[in-house]
Amino acid sequence: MKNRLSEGARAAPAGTNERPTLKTIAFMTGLGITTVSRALKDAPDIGTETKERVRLVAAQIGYQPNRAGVRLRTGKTNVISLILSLEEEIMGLTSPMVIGISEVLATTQYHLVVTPYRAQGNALDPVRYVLETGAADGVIISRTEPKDPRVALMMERNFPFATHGRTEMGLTHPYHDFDNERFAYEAVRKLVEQGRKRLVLLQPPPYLTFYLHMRAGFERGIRDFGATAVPFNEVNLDSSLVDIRRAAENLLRAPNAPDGIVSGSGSGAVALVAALEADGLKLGEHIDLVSKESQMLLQWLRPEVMTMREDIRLAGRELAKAVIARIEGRAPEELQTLSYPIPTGET
Amino acid sequence: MKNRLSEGARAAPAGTNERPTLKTIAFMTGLGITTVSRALKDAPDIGTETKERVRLVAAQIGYQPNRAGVRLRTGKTNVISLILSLEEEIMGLTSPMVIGISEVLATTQYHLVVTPYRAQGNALDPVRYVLETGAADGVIISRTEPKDPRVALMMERNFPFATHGRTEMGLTHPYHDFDNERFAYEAVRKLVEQGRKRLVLLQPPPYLTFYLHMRAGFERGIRDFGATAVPFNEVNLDSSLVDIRRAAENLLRAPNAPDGIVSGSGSGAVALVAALEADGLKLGEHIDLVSKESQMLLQWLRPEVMTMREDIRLAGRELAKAVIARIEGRAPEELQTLSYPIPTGET
DNA sequence: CAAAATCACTATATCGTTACAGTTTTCCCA
DNA sequence: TGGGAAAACTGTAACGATATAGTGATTTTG
Repeated sequence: MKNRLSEGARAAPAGTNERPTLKTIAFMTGLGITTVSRALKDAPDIGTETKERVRLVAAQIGYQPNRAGVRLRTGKTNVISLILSLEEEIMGLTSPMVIGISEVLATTQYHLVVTPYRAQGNALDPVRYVLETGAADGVIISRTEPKDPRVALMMERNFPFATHGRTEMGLTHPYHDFDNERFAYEAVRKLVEQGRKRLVLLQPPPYLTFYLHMRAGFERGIRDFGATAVPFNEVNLDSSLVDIRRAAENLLRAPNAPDGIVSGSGSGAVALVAALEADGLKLGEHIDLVSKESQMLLQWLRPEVMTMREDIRLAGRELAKAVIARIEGRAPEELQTLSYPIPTGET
Repeated sequence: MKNRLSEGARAAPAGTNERPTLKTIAFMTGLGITTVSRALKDAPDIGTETKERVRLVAAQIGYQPNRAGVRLRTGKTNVISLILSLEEEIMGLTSPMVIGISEVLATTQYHLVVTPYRAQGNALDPVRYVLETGAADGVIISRTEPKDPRVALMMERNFPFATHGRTEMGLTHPYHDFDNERFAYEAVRKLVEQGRKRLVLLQPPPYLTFYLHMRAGFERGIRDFGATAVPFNEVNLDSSLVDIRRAAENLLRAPNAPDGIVSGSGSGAVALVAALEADGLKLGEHIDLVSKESQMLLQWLRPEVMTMREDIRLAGRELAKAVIARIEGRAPEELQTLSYPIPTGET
């Protein structure tokens, strides 16, 4: 009944196997473009039967909305921007993070755009870029600082984002974080259980939030389990492995050298092992080491190193879910998650 | 002189600190939108002085073309799509690859979109997606097969792309590859120099092109240096480290066990080391191992392992340059590069 | 039974950009 | 001096989608 091809025949779309648009569907169903658009959006003012018909045809010809069209008209980009620091590459965190995010985005319309920045000082640039050009609907950042200007900026603009790592600005925003406090605390416990007393921490660079957490867990462990903290500030997790090794060799040769080490990363631990063995020390005998570990490397090549795992891929998944939820308007306080050290051996 | 604000005053753009568009510049200069557009494109029919003026204003207000507008009108997305397999994450190749690509794209207008696919069988899906939706101007793929359907498809459609790894289809396309033939050949040389005679290769999965190269180099080395190849087909570089270790333990306990191993990846080598030590063998004494190595892990924890480096970040840079050149119309035969094993110790 | 409300659908304008087809103005040359 | 061409600029339409403001039937309601 309703299928009158009424006033002024609609133009047939040009090429036969061009990419279908709303116009194509409109032509095929005899409806107006607007109707098709609204039908696909399940708008309340379109008849049930019509919606059915439109959906059928759309599925049949494999219609997919033109992203540029939508973006131009509505401003919605369907893009999540992952902003990363080149330092992360050194730690090898990028791969599993990207994979984790992708796993979640694959079930949505979102694409993942990766934007790295060079030096520490430029961390704000990519965020500004996204804000100014509207390049994405949401942003994921990592390596947060206690007072993070990127977080301040995006909060001020009310722009959806999620952070890998927490902040300390009294602002409530979505985050996912690994419990580095717990990690360091448990690490100290293990060392003391081995009879170690003079402990050092190979820690994050001091301007990052998780420095505070890891440091706090370490200090708390020192107090609770009755050990002594030996300072080790010449290098940190961002230093090159060569520098870490050199600094550790010096430390271990100094008077009052430590007999237990906590390493905040697996690759850092490798440098530490190289250093202590160069100094003729034996793991498990003269000294003990607890480390984060991502693969099975340490576990197999130096089983004496005690390890705990941090699941970065999970972090990627959580962060992706959080930004999307934020874009959809969920409250930030519901989008904060923590993950915990995984005892080596478990999945 | 030319600055007449002539017939029918042009509408002033709305909000004061909205994002500037061509319209904004047109209003500020008193020119038409078309003129501004063409001026910024350095078109020949615009006066030199006018171009200057437009460029100045554009720079002043920080004009950046709206990507959605350009994309809708011209079809140019200014996007490069990196398509990766989840297997790559296991090898940890993603990070440096992404960084390398980004380094190059940062100097251009291109954005990097990362699209992973799940299982081996779905490798074509993301390529089809890009082709069908026009989601990118160019594509980078890796893990090529000798007859690679993705390459065939993109060649047929004349779509710009570059591959990490070569193919063997008689089609000329841009690629970057590591010389795995040379790597394996040199590895065999080193082992024979240590007096090793019965050699195995921990090789790539057989359906990938670089299996052929690595295998060929290995066999050639065996012939040239007079050694024997011991088969080892139960596992390959895509196998889990646990499986590799188990298979290697069995191999080493069998009669006629090898006394030299070539490993196509650093993490594979870790599993091999774990296996041979579990069997009570000593590196450099009962057996020798040559491996690719990306970090300093093996070098420091098992200096007895001989290593060569593959620069994945460089690969990323080369691939990015190649796709872009291809998009700009350069001939594919000019866009094929190889990189060579880097002796450990050099940068 | 006329006025109001509801239902199902549609035309138009617009987002920012560029291809194309003009329009003026100036200048040159026969 | 007039015709033609070159130089410099501009209006319109279109890319594909959607927000807004309709239109014309049909149904409800007082």
